[in-house]
Amino acid sequence: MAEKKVRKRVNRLPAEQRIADIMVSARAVFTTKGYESALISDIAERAGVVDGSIYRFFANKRELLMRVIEDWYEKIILEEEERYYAVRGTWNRIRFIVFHHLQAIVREPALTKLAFTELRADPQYRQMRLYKLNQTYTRKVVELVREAIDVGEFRSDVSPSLVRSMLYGCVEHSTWAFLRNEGNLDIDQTADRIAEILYNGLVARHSEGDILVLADRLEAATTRLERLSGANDA
Amino acid sequence: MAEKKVRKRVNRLPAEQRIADIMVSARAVFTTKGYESALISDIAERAGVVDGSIYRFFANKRELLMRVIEDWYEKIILEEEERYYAVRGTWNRIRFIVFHHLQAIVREPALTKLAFTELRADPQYRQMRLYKLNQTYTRKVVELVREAIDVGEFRSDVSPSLVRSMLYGCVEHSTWAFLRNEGNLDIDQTADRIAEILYNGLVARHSEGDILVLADRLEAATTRLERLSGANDA
Amino acid sequence: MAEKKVRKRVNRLPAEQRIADIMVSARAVFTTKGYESALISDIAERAGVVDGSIYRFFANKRELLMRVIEDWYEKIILEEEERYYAVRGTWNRIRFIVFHHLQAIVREPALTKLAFTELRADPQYRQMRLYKLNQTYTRKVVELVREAIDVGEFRSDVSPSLVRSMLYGCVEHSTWAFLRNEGNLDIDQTADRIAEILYNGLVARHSEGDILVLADRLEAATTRLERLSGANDA
Amino acid sequence: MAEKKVRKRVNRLPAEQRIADIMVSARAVFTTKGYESALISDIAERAGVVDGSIYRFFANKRELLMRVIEDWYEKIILEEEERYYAVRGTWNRIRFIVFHHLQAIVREPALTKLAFTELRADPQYRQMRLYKLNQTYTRKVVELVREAIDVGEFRSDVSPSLVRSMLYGCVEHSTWAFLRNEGNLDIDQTADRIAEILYNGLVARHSEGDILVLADRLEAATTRLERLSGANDA
DNA sequence: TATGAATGAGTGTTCATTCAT
DNA sequence: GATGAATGAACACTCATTCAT
Repeated sequence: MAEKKVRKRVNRLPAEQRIADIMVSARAVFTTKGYESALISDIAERAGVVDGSIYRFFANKRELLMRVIEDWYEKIILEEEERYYAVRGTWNRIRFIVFHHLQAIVREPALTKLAFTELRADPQYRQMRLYKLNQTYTRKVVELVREAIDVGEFRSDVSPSLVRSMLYGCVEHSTWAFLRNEGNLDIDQTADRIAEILYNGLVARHSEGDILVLADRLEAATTRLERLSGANDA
Repeated sequence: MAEKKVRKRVNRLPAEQRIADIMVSARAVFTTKGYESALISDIAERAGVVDGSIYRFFANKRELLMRVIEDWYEKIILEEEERYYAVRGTWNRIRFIVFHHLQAIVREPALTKLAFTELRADPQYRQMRLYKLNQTYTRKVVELVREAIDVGEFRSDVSPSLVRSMLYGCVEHSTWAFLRNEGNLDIDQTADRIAEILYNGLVARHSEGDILVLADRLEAATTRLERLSGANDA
Repeated sequence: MAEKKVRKRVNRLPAEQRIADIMVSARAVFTTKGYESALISDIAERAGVVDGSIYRFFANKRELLMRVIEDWYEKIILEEEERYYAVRGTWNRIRFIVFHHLQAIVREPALTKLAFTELRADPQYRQMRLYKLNQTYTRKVVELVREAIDVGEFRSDVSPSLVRSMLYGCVEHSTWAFLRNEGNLDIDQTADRIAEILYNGLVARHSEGDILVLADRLEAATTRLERLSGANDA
Repeated sequence: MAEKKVRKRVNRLPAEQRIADIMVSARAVFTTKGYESALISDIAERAGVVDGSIYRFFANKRELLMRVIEDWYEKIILEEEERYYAVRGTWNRIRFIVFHHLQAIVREPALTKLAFTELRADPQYRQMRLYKLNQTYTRKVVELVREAIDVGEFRSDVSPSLVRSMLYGCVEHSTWAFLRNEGNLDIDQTADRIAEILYNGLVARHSEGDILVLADRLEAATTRLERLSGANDA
């Protein structure tokens, strides 16, 4: 008679495991549905918890999104870092950074989109850990450019932070169509072309004026020498 | 007996005027509140109409946003176009485009943000008039690069569309902090630096081939001189 | 330059024609969409008038529905009437009425449904012309039963108005599945069966009274015979 | 500073109690206002819950109506069933069914009207539990007729399902005026009359021909007997 | 600590009807 | 008489978040 609904077996897991479960399922739901359409109840169900439990670990839905994206971002950074410093040569490193960024985007377009449209535009962005992570992530470019300038490989008049904007701005701009599901992206070729144009635009050479004057003078001298030597031959 | 609410005095205006009024007030509300928080009822009130009237001209809130942004974009394009073709010289034109884009963003940061986060990321973006307008808007860079390549001013190995991504990507990336209200943006200086780095990265120098020919000639001449001097020594 | 929108050619038609046009298109829209979903603007467009014009002839949407249904009903009645009185014999007439009612329903299921769900249930029904029309329409059954009683064809103890309820109630009840689009309705067979059961249920047999009289007489005669035989016995 | 509205004291009840409360108040509001005019917010308020809570248990307003009517219907059926099988005799059972149906209608005219106009006409009716309930409810008539035919009480040429349509159709048709609040309904008398006409219409009798011949022969015999006895008397 | 029932704010959209032109 | 622009009321439904148990 007293057929009480069986109380769901309470699974007491370590908090870290709970958090991990929730974040895994949140990532799945956010990437599938987008931020607005993602339901806390869906996330909870997938994670095997009830709605309310999510709020023990995350202040609200937005923080959950933030944490998911920060988590993802952090892994990307760590993964890149450990390989980046093994790469030698300025061109190679630029190419590596561009390629890696493209790859990260192509692998997780939905998360990328969320990061761009939901978080980066947020007035609170500067206070997010994501901001710090991004600084770390993009600092390599600034360092790289500084070093290349120092050793005379790059022109000394380029702004390292502008190069950073150019690199990431170009990469991101190149992926918008892909992010909207408008076809594929050949990340190898794109990385090549972006690295190429960036590197060539930054590499130091004797200034055009100098080299032309030099060439003219050399040619004139040579001609005279030739004439001289010709006269002598005659 | 029953105090009927007095029907608002009907104000009959030409459709164009109504549409213009609504768009003006929609622009104001959208830029102040953002898309989600903007209320149709606010927009209507400001425009001096009732809510329902908006739906005579706009299918829904989203279309209203689209139209507002397209309208703004179109004006920017027209305004730019008429001045752009008066500018002479590749560097100047690049600088003009960069400057104008920066200026547009700085003048309407809120609309820019809406365009970036609400429309550009929309899967329907490709079907919007905004997409067409943007193509028109950015095509100039492609043309400019092509022409500069044709006359030998730019290297022939650069991809015009990549330059376009680089220009707009760099500009937009440079403005994110500003768009989040994190300080001002010196558009003059920024435009200078972006134009500089872009131009210098693209401009042709005497090709390596030329340099090699020159080197060959110098070497030959030197040899001859050496022979001459050898003759003198003799 | 001053390209004014061409004002729609005003078609001044006699009011009757207008009303007829509107009712034709209203009937089409109501039967297609149902009452709630039918739009005045659709009706107006089909009729080649503007929304407001409808209100010159009909007080509101509901009245328009009423008029459409009344119009339809009236035609049915007239059509039936002119054929009904040519039919001879009680059974034939009952069968005719049943058949005709079924036929009317099958021909216009959507209108029937509207009449049943929108109008017949309306507290104002009694004030509608439809009510009067329905009285006229169904009166025949009452008359028919009365006459059949008078001539001794039907039992004298049946209530003509109950027979009316029985006839129409049975017909309508038999058509609900069809009205919900759940298959076809064989109106010929259905009419036969309904007429059969009704007629047989009403037709007079020697009344119980007659039988009793007869029984009395038999009993009396028997008694007398008994007496006779008793006389014989005596 | 900002005076936050105090959150309503949470009252945790078992789901069944909540559902019952909501259905009670929904029934009250639906019967008072009709379906369209009934407000979810009214129903919620009466039930002592907030609007949203209703949607924990009912998918939408329509489902709530369905459940209210089904619930009512189910009770009617159960109540009838337990008494019906105690009734003996075909005539009595018909009379009971008619009476009970009339009584149910008279007791809840508003719910009846909703069932007729909102649900029975719904294209989804066949998928509703109400449909099943109705089948159960009306099946008795079919069984009853079959049995009466089997034992020779009813004519063998009547269609049991047609009788069902006739019974319910007649009852419902007889109540329309009452359902529109046009006066009272004497359910006792009405039940008598409907049962009478139905029963008499169905009951088997010696065919007309047979009975007449029989009567003639009886009468002739009687006359002869009388003549005979009269001769004796004389 | 986990549960999950209950909260309740919040708004875009439709369309019959009106009435100035 | 016809037009059709403008009115404006009206409301079901969602779901993040809370908190009593």
